[in-house]
Amino acid sequence: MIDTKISSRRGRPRAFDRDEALAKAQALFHAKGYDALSIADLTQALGINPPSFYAAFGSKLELYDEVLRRYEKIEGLDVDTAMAPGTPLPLGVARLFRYAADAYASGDARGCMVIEGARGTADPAAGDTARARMQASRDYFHIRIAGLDTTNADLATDYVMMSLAGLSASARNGMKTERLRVMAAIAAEGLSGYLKAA
Amino acid sequence: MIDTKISSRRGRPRAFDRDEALAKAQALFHAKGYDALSIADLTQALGINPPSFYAAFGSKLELYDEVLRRYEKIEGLDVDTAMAPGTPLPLGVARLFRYAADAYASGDARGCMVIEGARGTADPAAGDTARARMQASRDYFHIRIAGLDTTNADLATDYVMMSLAGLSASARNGMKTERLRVMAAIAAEGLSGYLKAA
DNA sequence: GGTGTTTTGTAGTGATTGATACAAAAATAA
DNA sequence: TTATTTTTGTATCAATCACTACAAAACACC
Repeated sequence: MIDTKISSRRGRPRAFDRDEALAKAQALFHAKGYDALSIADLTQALGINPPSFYAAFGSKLELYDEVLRRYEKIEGLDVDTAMAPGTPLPLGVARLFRYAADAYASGDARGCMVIEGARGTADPAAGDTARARMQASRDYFHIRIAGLDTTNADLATDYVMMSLAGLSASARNGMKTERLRVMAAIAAEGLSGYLKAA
Repeated sequence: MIDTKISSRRGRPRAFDRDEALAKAQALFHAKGYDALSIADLTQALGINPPSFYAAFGSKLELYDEVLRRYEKIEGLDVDTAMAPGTPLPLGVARLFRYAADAYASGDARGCMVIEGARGTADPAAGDTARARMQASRDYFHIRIAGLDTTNADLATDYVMMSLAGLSASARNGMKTERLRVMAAIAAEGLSGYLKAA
């Protein structure tokens, strides 16, 4: 019948670990961005030749999409915890911003890979891919936010997306973790105060 | 003596208007970004050939720097008005964010050209140029902010830069003007509430 | 008119981009 | 062994990038 084995049995075996390569590619895309990372850079970093690269990943754009999804899964913000059922919306937002501050300021590649990738790129298709992932994240945020406060969900989601973009930009510009946490707290205070006043 | 006439008299006259070309280039760089805008795009849009382009502007990077400075001068936020002496800092910040919301959501090219250009580019030199302009803007913001509240100037400047990046990103993602104004108000409320609590 | 200066259009530079043609190599299956 | 399948390395491909060599053209000055 249909054989959907993940690793093909016949033929010459792959000389490198695909998951390892994916992890390395993720780090490189995050650090340098889609345009600034060439296939030559990638193949050299992975220690493979172009034909092996294309056989394993299809194209630069396909690899980018796969890497973005991997990033979401591994490094995505824990919205479920931040906005667990019963949490007041301002607290949930404050928690999420705090998570973002810590995540965006950590590691070698700073900022959010999806948000930064969704901005103007030389290759329009790459920007479209990143924006699609960002929209998917936004949709999930909206669901969780609506679970805490239905009436203000649209507004709060817009504000969350904007604030995460700001936090990501500041992180990328080298802001230290402690300071970024303060920024997160101030931004969260904004929505809290605004909703109280309304 | 030394002749520093702006327009050279001798020789074949330039067949195009340099200032007009500069304005067109600014619009194009703002809309497409440094990497996505090729010399071929530029020369075609300006109706000139590459030698005329390089004779007039030196290089793509020099034109970019000139365009960024022109953008600052023409479309820069009016910090002097927003933060006129005697203005309470929260009000000054609220005014500035309101200006930013209106400016970033207007015209064909949305968002702040300097902030968007300061992010990862394929050509590192272009990013450096934009970041230098952003730092210059930041320095000026800091002076004006310190004129209103010395003790909180550093913190407020960091928050202003982060919020402007967020507003720019949301504008670029298509947020409508009215909604962006609300975002600006919420972000300003954050700093106001934070400073009151301290 | 003649000379000097600058811009013009034509055509093309070398470098880099993402992506491949091809055949040898290395595995399984019969 | 022999056949089949897949990956490998070598050596490119055409397209695009920012940029320029060169000579004719178009001006000011004498």
